[in-house]
Amino acid sequence: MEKYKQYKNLNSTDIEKNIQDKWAKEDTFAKSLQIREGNKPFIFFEGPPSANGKPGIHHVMARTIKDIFCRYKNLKGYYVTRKAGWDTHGLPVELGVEQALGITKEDIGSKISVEEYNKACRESVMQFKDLWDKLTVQMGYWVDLDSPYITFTNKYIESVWWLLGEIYNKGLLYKGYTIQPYSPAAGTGLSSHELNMPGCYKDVKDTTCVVQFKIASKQTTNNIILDKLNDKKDKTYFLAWTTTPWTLPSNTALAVGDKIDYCCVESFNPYTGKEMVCFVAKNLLNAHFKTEGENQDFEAYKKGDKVIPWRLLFECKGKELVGIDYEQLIPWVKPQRQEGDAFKVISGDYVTTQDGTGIVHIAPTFGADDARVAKLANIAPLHLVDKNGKNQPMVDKSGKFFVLDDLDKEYVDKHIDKEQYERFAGRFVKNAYDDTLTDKDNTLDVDLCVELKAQNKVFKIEKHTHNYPHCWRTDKPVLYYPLDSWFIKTTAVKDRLIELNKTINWKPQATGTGRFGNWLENLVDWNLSRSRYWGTPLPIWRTEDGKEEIFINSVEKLAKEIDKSIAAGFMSENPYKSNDYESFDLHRPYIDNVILVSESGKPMKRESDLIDVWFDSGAMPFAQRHYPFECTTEELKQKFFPADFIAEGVDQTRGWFFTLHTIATMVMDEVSYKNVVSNGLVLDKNGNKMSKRLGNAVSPFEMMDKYGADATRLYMISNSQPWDNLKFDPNGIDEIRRKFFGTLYNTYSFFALYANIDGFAYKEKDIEYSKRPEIDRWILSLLNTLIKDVDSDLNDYEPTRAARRVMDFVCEDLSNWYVRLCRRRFWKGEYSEDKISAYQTLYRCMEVIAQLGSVFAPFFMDELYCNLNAVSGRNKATSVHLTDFPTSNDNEIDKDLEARMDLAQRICSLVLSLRKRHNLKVRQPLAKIMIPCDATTKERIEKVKNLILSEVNVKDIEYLDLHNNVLSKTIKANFKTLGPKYGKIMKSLAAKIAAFTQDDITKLESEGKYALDVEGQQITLDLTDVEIATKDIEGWVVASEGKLTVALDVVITDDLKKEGIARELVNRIQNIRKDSNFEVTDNIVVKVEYDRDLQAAIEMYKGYICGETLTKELSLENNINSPTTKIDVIEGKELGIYIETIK
RNA sequence: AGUCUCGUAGCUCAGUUGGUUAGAGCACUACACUGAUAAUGUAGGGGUCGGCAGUUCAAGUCUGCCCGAGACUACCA
Repeated sequence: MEKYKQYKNLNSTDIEKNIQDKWAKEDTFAKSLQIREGNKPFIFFEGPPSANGKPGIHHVMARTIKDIFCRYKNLKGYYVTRKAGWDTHGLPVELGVEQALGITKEDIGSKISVEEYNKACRESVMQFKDLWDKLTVQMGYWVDLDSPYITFTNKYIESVWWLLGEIYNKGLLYKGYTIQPYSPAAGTGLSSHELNMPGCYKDVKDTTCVVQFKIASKQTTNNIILDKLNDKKDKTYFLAWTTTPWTLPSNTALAVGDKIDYCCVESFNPYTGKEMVCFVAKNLLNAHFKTEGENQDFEAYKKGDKVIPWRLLFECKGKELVGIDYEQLIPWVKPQRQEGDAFKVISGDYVTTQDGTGIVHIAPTFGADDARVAKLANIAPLHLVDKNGKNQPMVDKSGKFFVLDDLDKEYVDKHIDKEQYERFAGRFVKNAYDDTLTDKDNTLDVDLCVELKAQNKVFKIEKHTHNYPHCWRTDKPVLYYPLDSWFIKTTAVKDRLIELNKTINWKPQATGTGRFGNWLENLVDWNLSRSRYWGTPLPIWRTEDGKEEIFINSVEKLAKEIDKSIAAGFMSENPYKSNDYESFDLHRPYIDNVILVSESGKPMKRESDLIDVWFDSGAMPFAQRHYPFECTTEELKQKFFPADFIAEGVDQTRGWFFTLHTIATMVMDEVSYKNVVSNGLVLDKNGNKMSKRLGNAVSPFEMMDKYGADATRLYMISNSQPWDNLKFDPNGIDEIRRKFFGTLYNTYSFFALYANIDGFAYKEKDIEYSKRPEIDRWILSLLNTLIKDVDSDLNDYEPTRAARRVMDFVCEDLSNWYVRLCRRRFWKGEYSEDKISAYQTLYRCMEVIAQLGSVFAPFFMDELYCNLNAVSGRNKATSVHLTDFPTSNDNEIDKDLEARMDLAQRICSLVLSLRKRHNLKVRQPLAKIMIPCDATTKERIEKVKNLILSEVNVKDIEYLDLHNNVLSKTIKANFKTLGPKYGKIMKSLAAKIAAFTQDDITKLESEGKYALDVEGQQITLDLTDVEIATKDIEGWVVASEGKLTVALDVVITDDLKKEGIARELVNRIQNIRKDSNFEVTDNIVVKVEYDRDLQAAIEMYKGYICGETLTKELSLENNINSPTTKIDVIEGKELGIYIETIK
């Protein structure tokens, strides 16, 4: 017979290496797919990592989650394809290359050609692919690495173009002018990613001011508020606060909150002392007007007085102020009326009264929110017209007010007050942009404020510290600046996005409704444009005047259009005509060489933008199959879309999760994924973010080399819910290794040792369930419950709960109770039915554990399974990963049995604590224990009596009737039943019950009810209203827990003492056998130094002693010549002993 | 700054519809046990359940505010 594999010690990394080799040799992953081919697919999308960064420990986390559910569904019979993918475009790649080559973006096109630059990017994207592959193999992540999708391939790009084309065709792609972060010092726009680089947001101290916007004498609409002001109208102002006074010349509106309360206050300007009336939010009134000035004497006020008198004229809602016209604050430039109205109060949904005045100055050219609310209210931005006839904000791209020479002459004459404007033209809006200026020089902000002060237009000037973003490259402040960009009109499908999101099962739910849901509620259009080089080019060609354009959604169409262009004489050759996708390149600069011809025969050039890399990754459900070019819609929907399951870090909520959802909604009107698990971050053990800079980043390879992949995986899953942040502590992995894998390994080793001796190979028919002993049926009952629970947890995407269940079962139930209590059954006696039952039961438990655990710890569990199966040959599958998920057998679940065993465990625990307290070794047998209980409990205990007796080494159990008068009892109110009935008097009622005498308790018990009076209320208690427990038995040593009480007979009779000595002797002989490295089956001869007590014990228990220790000859001698060692079986005596094996 | 998540023993985490001694593991201390031994058992110390209010007969659990950590989103003037 083949033997169960036995180990010298547990070496996880060796086991894992062997299993890796086995999987590679037998192609187990592919096989696991083959056996499910044709079955219902379980569709999974792999979020593509960038291979130009090294994998970190958090990738092990995310991939473990993915692996668990894919393996689970595979075991459940689904066909689970898992195509790997690589994200290869975008900023991280470009930045990496720039760093490696020592260049900046400005050098592209001069120091290095776009062609060379992109070549360098292409080469660098797979820089760490080997490391990623190594991680994948070592951690046991099953994903198809042989045919991954790669975002830079022409086929992938073609699919992306096609998808974008669908959006374009629906009219949801447009070119717009929006406010974006822009670094004048670097001359480039910045992505949100760049803005979020560490250290970009810095506290800066800026000059801020509260400005007075005067109500216009001529109003375009009627307004009740104006009537209320009547003769004070010409000295009434709106107060608005700004941290960027340089944007004030570009002001074209003021925003108020509709529902915010505003005050109209009469007072004086603190600088000029002139009388004024102004509007300010009620909440902020006292920030601007001191309480002690309220209703002070106006006549007595002199300019410069510390306390400025003021009085409240009336209050109103923001909504009532909307529509009022005001005078332009700094009338240098007149807005172009055709772009909309200007200088009106509008409503702004984002206005708050946290600081400032509750009235917000709006400069649509320099604020994203400003631009949005202005557009909604049809308010014109303040534009200049440059020499090329293009609209420009007042600030040019180098960060200074436009100089007149750069502007259109006609426009200047018509719209600009040259005399006023010229004094400031050419001034940089931040000193940092001008190399000739320092912090000490006056800023434009300060000069503007000073001028406004002189004009009675400023109410307050102060320095204010706030958080402001800086360009990570130049370290200079960023400007929010209007730029041309292409947008996807996601706002047009907002409602549908929200609706479809409600059908997605988010784990945790809060991420879906909260973070993601809120994000959708506040959706803005998706800015697709990136002024970059390495990425998917935007496939739109336009004539110079922008009046004609074409969208290219396939290579075929591109080639056709180029042919037309050749005919028109704009191009000479067609590089995209081949069917060989390897023969051309859709990237820049090649694609930029393509000039197409418009309907009217004009040349069209490509819009120079690239598209956001997030569109690339969100397009993967389609692009990974080169849909629709190599995959039909029918095939896609049958096999590849939408995903049943995806999982990534929670940081992807607004990244990949969003782009997947949006693209699928816009193109397919369907969700992209049905279930999504978003896991939290992996922090270091102190809860700090891991970073290379701090040196606290953990290498996944180091962890797996040291502790093994299984332990690492199981640690990460079991330690905390995946969506909570994980404080990663290597000691935790070690704990899992010792506690769980060590215990399971011990259990297996124990089994293997005896099964090999007995030749158990699971060849016998299963012993009938009903014929198995109580303890076997107990562990089988738990096992079946475990299967059921783990199945339902995994089905609910609750990996942590499932993993903890498996671990608890192995450590507590299987090892610490079943095996410990059953040890004797395995090594004692003949190969009987009871023994076979024990082997079969333990075997089955381990087999099922291997299957359930295989999703978490794929290596160890496969080893375990194969070791078992190699001998039994019970299963055809050559790997646990090729088996079917176990099914639970409800007939084997016995809740009453589980309750009985629980009772047994508690009784044992109590007896052991009594032994401890009275210093009675477990090896010393005792006569009996006594348990007060009712008839049902007695019946239950009877069934597990033998287990208890042998576990605690006691001869008998006696039961004590509950009405016995040697018992003393305690009573406690049952709050759960009484609470709802007697709410208010609960406290005194509980106190009265607690004060019951033994007689009271007896009365209640015998009559079944008890009447009493609490605070004048008549109450009748019945037995369910109280909890009665036995606490003491007179004359016995007693321990109790909850309702259970156990008494122990501590009298050691002569016979018991002899037996105790016999057991001590057996124990010593066993120890010596082991220390001498005898085989378990060796027979021995034993000689012990004579002692009277020992002789008495041996006389009585010779058979027992010899039987236990395989002793063939046992003798007592006066003198042992060369004793093996000395033993102390009789207290206070050291006796020599000699043992040898019989050959 | 906003939104969301989290805060329970030295550490990592459980804690059911609110119900009365708040649990487990690790770590620590002591004592046992030892044909599973890189284990195991028993006992012990260790908690104002982040803070303050509120609802309730009853709050770790529900509500509000505050504090701390983290993520995301942000020049909210």
